[in-house]
Amino acid sequence: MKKTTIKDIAAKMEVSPSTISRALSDHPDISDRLKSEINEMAKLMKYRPSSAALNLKRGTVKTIALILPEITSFFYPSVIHGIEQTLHLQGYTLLILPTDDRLEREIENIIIAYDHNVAGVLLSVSKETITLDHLESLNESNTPVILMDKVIEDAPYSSITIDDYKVSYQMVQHLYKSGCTHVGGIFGKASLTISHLRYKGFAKALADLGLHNDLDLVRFVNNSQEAHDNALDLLTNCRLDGLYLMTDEIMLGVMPAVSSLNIKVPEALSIIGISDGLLPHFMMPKVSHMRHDGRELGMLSAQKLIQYINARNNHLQWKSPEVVMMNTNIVLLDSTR
Amino acid sequence: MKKTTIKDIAAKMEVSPSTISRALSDHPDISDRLKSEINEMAKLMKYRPSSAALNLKRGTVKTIALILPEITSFFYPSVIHGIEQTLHLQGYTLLILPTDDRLEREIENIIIAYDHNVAGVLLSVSKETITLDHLESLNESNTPVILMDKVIEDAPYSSITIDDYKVSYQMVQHLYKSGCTHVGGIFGKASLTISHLRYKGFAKALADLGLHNDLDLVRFVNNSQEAHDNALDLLTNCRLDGLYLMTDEIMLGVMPAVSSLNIKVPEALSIIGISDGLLPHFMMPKVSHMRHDGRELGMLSAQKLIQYINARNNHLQWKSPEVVMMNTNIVLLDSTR
DNA sequence: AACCATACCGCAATCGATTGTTGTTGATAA
DNA sequence: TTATCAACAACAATCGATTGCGGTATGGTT
Repeated sequence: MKKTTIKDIAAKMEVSPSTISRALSDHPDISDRLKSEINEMAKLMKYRPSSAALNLKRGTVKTIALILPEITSFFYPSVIHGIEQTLHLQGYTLLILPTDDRLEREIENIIIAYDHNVAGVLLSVSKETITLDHLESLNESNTPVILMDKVIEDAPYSSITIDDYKVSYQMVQHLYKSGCTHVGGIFGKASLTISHLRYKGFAKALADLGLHNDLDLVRFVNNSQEAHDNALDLLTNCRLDGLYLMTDEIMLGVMPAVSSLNIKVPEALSIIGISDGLLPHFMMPKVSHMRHDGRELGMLSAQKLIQYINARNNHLQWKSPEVVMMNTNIVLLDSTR
Repeated sequence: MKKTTIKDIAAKMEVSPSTISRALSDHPDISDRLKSEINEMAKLMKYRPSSAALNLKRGTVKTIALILPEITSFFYPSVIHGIEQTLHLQGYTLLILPTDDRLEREIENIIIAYDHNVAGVLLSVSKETITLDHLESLNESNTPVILMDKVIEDAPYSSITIDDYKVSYQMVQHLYKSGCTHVGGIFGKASLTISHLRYKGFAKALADLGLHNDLDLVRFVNNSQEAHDNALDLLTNCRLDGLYLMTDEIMLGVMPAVSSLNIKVPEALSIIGISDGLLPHFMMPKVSHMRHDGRELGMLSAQKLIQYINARNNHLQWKSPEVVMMNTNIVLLDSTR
């Protein structure tokens, strides 16, 4: 059955389509009596405005695109959740475009977003992304873009992240304060800015604290399994009393390795990670961590993006990109003294 | 900067818009020379067809809606991944509409999907959903709908699930074969069809095997924490040598409980779960499970849906709903004998 | 020279809704 | 009684692309 259009209502009520349109949008030129009659008829005929027509007329779509490396991780689902909640309240809808961590697909997705005329774009870059030249088309169409979580530094876009450097620094500091002197770390893909920043904070803290930064104690891994294997190697072959874990994925692989080696935690080894908060509570032992709330990151990003969109619609100009670094709270559990 | 339209190209080349349109779509009425000139110019002017205009003309959108309870779970992210992969290959785009497990939001989302004129809908129902009457609008607009994972039985829609009943039956059988006689189970939200089905298979197996089905040994929980607490209670207060775990969330909560009680697995207790496959490998001990691949479920669902969409476009009729039950493979790890 | 294909291209309607402009009522004031 | 204004509603253009139909050359045929 075809959907009823404004014309159908107009035909049935023997007025012109424009009158229907005005009545439905409460235009003052239409009498109240007619308005209510038309509204009734619209309900009766189950009229719903065609979003396709509106999109064409409006020139933009009430959708924002989320371009991100992958949805199957511990972190992103909660980010998506936060974004979706915020957008839903504003009547926006969410288009998810995963890149599989490949630049090629990131470019494709930018094009898709451009073609769709989305109102804005949230971008978490792939591990292959070095520049943001491929965002040119979005600039030309004046589409707001916000970088989140995995960002390119010093790019002319606003960004929202945690302060990876500072957080990592603080984590090492905390290990030091609880007595660790031989601190190792397991990081994510080496190519990511986020890994790099976290490593820098980690290394700087070691240096500032006068601790030796032994490169053997630092590993860069691609998944839980590699984290597991590297942890086994690290813990059997190196002397170590403190361990830094960059993500939930890494934690998931490392903790069983620790426990299979019968290492006493936190007596012989203190462990601290960065996490969304769920996993650390169900590890044995529970893992102390810097709590980085994905949902909050998502909500903040979405809010910021909508601000930009509204500013654009009101022809306001934004002077310079904003860089937001979210706070994290330290959650102390059983894995540290 | 405004996007270039077909008219812009037409103006610059001093031919009519229709000629441009035909040339770009390789219509035989246009000479090859002109075609290539036009294509060149289109590239030069960075022409991209307006999806809004196409959507209006086409009467439908190359988007499918995924309506599901939540994205923050162990299972759904990989389902989404599978769906997205499949859709992307076909030039479709994915609209994600979470319901927070509430019927009200499910209804809202159905309306959104209807308003958007999506080509099809994948639906995993909320825990509050009993009937599918709210899909009426989609029926009227002849929009294909496929139920997946969390479904309503005997509804006039095709569905894709695992054979929850059979799988659970087999799991208990396996526990029995490895010597268990006192089998308990921890299930998800009691209101869900999926919990119900899995419990039925579980209970039927117990009955068929002549095992006692002690209601104290069966728990229905809402999250990992409740699973944890119930496992503690169960394992301290009841005699038990076999344990069934319905989901990853439950496994995440239960395993630390088991290990904190120093129960020997699998000597004193055999454990088997249903899982996507990642988590069981990083539990201590590793957990035997029926492997239920979310990605595969997603891919299958998306493929099936696209079949329906294509059939609809060719005005073919589908006789009756298909019910697909996916296979699961048993993966034997350390938690069973 | 008259005729017909064929190749090539433009006109205008269409998809559904919005909106500036114009036109028609009726009522009120001068 | 006539001018004036308000209230109301229709016409037509617009957003960007598609497509049936019709029209004009060009070439070839007899």
